[in-house]
Amino acid sequence: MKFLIDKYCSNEWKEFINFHKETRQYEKGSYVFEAGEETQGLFIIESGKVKISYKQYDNSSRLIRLANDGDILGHRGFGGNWKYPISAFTLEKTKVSFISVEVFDVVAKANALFSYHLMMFFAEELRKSEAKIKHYPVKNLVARALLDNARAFGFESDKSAKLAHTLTRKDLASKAGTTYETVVRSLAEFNKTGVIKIDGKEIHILDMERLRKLARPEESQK
Amino acid sequence: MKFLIDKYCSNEWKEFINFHKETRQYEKGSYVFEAGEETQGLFIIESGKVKISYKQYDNSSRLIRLANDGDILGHRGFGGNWKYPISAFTLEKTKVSFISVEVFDVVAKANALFSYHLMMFFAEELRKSEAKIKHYPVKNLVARALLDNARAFGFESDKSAKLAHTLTRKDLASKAGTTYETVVRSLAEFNKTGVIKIDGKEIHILDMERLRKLARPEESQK
DNA sequence: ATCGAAATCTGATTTGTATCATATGTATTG
DNA sequence: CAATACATATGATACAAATCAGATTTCGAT
Repeated sequence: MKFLIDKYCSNEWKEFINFHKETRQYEKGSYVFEAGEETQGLFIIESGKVKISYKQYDNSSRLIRLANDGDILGHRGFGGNWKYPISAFTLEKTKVSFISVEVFDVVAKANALFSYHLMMFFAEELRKSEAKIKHYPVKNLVARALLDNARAFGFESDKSAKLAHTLTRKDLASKAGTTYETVVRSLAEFNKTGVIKIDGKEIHILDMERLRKLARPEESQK
Repeated sequence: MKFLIDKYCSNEWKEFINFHKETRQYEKGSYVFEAGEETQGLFIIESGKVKISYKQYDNSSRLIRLANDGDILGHRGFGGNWKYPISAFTLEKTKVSFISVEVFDVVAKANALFSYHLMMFFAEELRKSEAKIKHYPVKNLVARALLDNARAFGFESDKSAKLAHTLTRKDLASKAGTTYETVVRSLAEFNKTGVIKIDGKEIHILDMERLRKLARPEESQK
């Protein structure tokens, strides 16, 4: 989403944004914002790792997204009653640029092309979100959670198969919408079949191809 | 979404839209568009009833929305690869106004405020969509499907408790994300407890209050 | 009216996953 | 470096819902 500003706003407006944005720091394990809070604005991650989760009716929480450098937080608080529907929680020390709703509003209303592409961005997010409705077998969902973990945070080094930041089993469960026991069992199986290697709490992804297949049940039809 | 055009486009642009829109008719039981087709544009329902469903990996389909007079179809095809991710199928003879992507595009890019509010509209849809992630007990989901049925299509008359158009058990199942056997069983229970009355294939909603409670598990916590 | 197909209903069985129980390993803190 | 809190692991059990199987009703077509 940041690229939309770069691409579709004039230089004057970019300066306007730069002038009004402010930098904030968060320690590991703190909230950037919490579900229910009034929407203050957008956060662009300069550096760090954040998990975004949804508080459910029974107070359990569901992890819906992982974000790191360059990603945007808070846009889901736009519209409606202008409250964040989700919480953003830092997994590491994190630095963000903050753009207030007011600033954003002025920019969006003044830049038709920007608004237009922003609209397309949300339309696309909506499509993606809708694609998640189906209840897949949990094993597939766990595989997908692992993949998302890898995609969002990458590996320790280019050559390494070890995740740069391994989510806890609990977080993986929250992402997959299941219990941590089930995650542990699924991981144990992936481990046994050589798809991953469990190394204490850390996880190495040995066979990305097979993991991808596990995450896409269309292809794993018997 | 139609109201956004009315509200945020100038009169000249409204005329532009009216000039370029075209009217189409569909018989009961036909597709307005099918998942995978290239996005042609938007459809505004003038009269009729439509179900919108998502084709799943296993070729089963999941009903995500019901639409009738005044509702908009096809906006989910915007962005990304410009294909409709979903299918729209008429439950009755239906008349629509069609606005092509090209026309829409010109209008959106020329009307900053329109784009802006459209963006907000999508942002809101995204929020709503995300709220659906949780796996509720199916009985709750069936109740919700019934409610949606009532909300979308209303009752036969103001005084009547009989739904103007009762979805088939299969469609209710598709909406609730379960099997039709389970829907039948849930309905049988609602029938026995006096929440609804089953009248052949038709359904009467006798106790709206209790049905609402059944649909909101937050409140039915034991 | 009669036929046949499709939709609805009900019961029996299976299955995947949550839940419960408990153990081991691994960080954190005084 | 204990002490203890927390994450991970694994087995046993319970349960909700899918699947399978078959009966009955509804409704359009002839």
